[in-house]
Amino acid sequence: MEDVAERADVSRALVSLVINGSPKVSEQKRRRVLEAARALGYRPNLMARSLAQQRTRIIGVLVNDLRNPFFAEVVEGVETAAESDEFGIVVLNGRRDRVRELAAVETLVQLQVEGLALVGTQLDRDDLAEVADIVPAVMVASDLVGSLDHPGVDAIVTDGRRGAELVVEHLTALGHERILHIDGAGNASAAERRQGYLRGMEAAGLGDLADVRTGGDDEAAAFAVIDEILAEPDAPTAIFAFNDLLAAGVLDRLDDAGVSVPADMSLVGFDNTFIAALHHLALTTVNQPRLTMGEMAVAALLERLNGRDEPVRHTLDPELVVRGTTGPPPS
Amino acid sequence: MEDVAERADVSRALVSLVINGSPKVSEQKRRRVLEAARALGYRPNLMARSLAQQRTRIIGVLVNDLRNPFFAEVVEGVETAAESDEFGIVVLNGRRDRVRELAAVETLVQLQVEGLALVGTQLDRDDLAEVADIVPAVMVASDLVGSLDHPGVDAIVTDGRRGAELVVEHLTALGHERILHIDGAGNASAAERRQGYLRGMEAAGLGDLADVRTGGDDEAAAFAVIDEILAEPDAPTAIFAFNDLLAAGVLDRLDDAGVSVPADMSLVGFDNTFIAALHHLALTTVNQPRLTMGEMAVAALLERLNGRDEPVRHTLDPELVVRGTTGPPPS
DNA sequence: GCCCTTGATTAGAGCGCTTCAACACTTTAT
DNA sequence: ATAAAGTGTTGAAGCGCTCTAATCAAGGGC
Repeated sequence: MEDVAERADVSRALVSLVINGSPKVSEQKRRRVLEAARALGYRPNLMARSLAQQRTRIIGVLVNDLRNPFFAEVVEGVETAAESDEFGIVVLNGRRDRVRELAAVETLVQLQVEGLALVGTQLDRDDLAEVADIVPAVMVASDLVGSLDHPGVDAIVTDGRRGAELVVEHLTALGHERILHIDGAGNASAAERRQGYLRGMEAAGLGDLADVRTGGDDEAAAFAVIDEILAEPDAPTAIFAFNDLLAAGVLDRLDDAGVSVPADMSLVGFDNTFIAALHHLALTTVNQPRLTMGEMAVAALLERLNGRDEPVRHTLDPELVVRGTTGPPPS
Repeated sequence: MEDVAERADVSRALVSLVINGSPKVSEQKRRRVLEAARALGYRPNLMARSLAQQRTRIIGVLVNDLRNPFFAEVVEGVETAAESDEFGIVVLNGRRDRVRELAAVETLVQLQVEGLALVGTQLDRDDLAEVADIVPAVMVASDLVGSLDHPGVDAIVTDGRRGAELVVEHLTALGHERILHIDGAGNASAAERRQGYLRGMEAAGLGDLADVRTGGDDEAAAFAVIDEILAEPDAPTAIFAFNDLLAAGVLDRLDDAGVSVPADMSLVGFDNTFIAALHHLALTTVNQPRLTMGEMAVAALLERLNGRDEPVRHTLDPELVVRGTTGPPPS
């Protein structure tokens, strides 16, 4: 910067003003500075700038699992919104490991991010409380019931309970009664969907038949469960899987076992990721407005930065997407 | 930091030493400092540290498209390797837009990243030359023939030519002759795979039947092409798609048209992403060692930082993964 | 001709950290 | 005893930038 100033024969301060597009610089000098900068290949040092400015204009994004297309799309939403507000984002991948998530948060905090978007986080209440004391945070797409105990945490979620209810309603309308739920194990959204499932079953007068098995959030998690189920008498006629990935695993295993979908067994996922839309899966599932969620997360963060200090929770509406994996139960 | 120093009754310099784990600090003071730091909730400011140290220990990662699981896994490889070398990574998403990629590179450079991993980049030769003048860069999973014109760019690629040849060999061995290739349009790996396909066809004495159509790198890109093909006389008996995503689109469209795979038409993808492995697709494809590629990228970057200055190119071996979408041609 | 305003420019302090040279104090060798 | 060699600690400069307050030049109004 010094060099640029010298070459343009102005002060360092003026260079700074030009770089930052200040209106109070004469056209003449602006040109001179710009030219000198180009000639010298000058690039401002973001670190130094942030230090001096005492702000980074960076939003930290912690993602549960980048390989899950659902999260990847939420991140795109975050990115889009951040971009239009002139914020940058730094994405860190928790890879489904709470400890790694904790480390990532620490990194982001040290990076002085101005806000933290926790996408599908596995952090528990205490972790969150600690985080929220340091920097405004918003949980996206994961629901820790009572997360709002802490006034520093916002939440953007799709109503998983309602989503699960929609699924049960759809299946019962088709005539299913033995509907089984393979849940998301420790995943942060699991509890809610499980709850919705149970409520839906109750509402349909099927409370006795409710059956929840522990699953997970990827394909592999499905295998053992399916083997188990198929070996039992009174196998279900429909399965509601925690998410699309898990559902894909279920589908694979059913296939292996010669169970045809939906003739012998109906199957529903959750998230409406692109794999659900592949015709060959044609998975009935529940849509979450991913991009919107990402965008709302940024909006919530920015409101925080502008002074709001009561926590906020936005609950978006899920939407049932009926495709080819659901049909009437076998007679 | 000042506060910590005061509370521990030492100098700021000593606090710095403790934080950085210097061995030349007495156990007693170390303890005092650590305690004071904890009590005050002190967290070092990464920006300030980087500024002072004149290095960031950050590797910038620019990804062509985060939604493509293939790239996401390469990024995981990068992350793993970076982590074990005590580097952090910052991931930016190009979203398949060259201009956005350029902007992202600029951001990363200003962030003072010490190296740049360009995963599936769309940047052209000139762009790369410019980038490489500023910071060591390595291209991963995209192949700009002649990228090594510039001594600042390394490359980690899977041999796409060979991969494509493997595909053709597999298909001809099954008895196919009219094998069509839907390419990756402007995608950086497209040219190589196309070339391999053509060579494979030649080698099989099928040069005359070679037929390349312009596709793209996602599902949607396949639709128009398939419609076109099916309307023609002498439709091919096998299709080799640029990548798995595209192949999934092909599969969808063939399905719509009532063409059964592999009975009426064989189909091969590329990348071996997890969607290819889904039993319901069971896509025959070509594996690329994604994690390894990511790791090698970091290794290449670190070598640069340690002084190597001739460019390096690592070409990994592709591997044909035969699943259920290929079989003998209809008789 | 003087004072005031307005607009453009700059000097310099400061952001939070690292690091080098210097310093005090021990310990060991002579 | 004295010099030499370590240990542990600190003061202060400096990293590349921003930003406030001060300075300077040029009109405008009276």
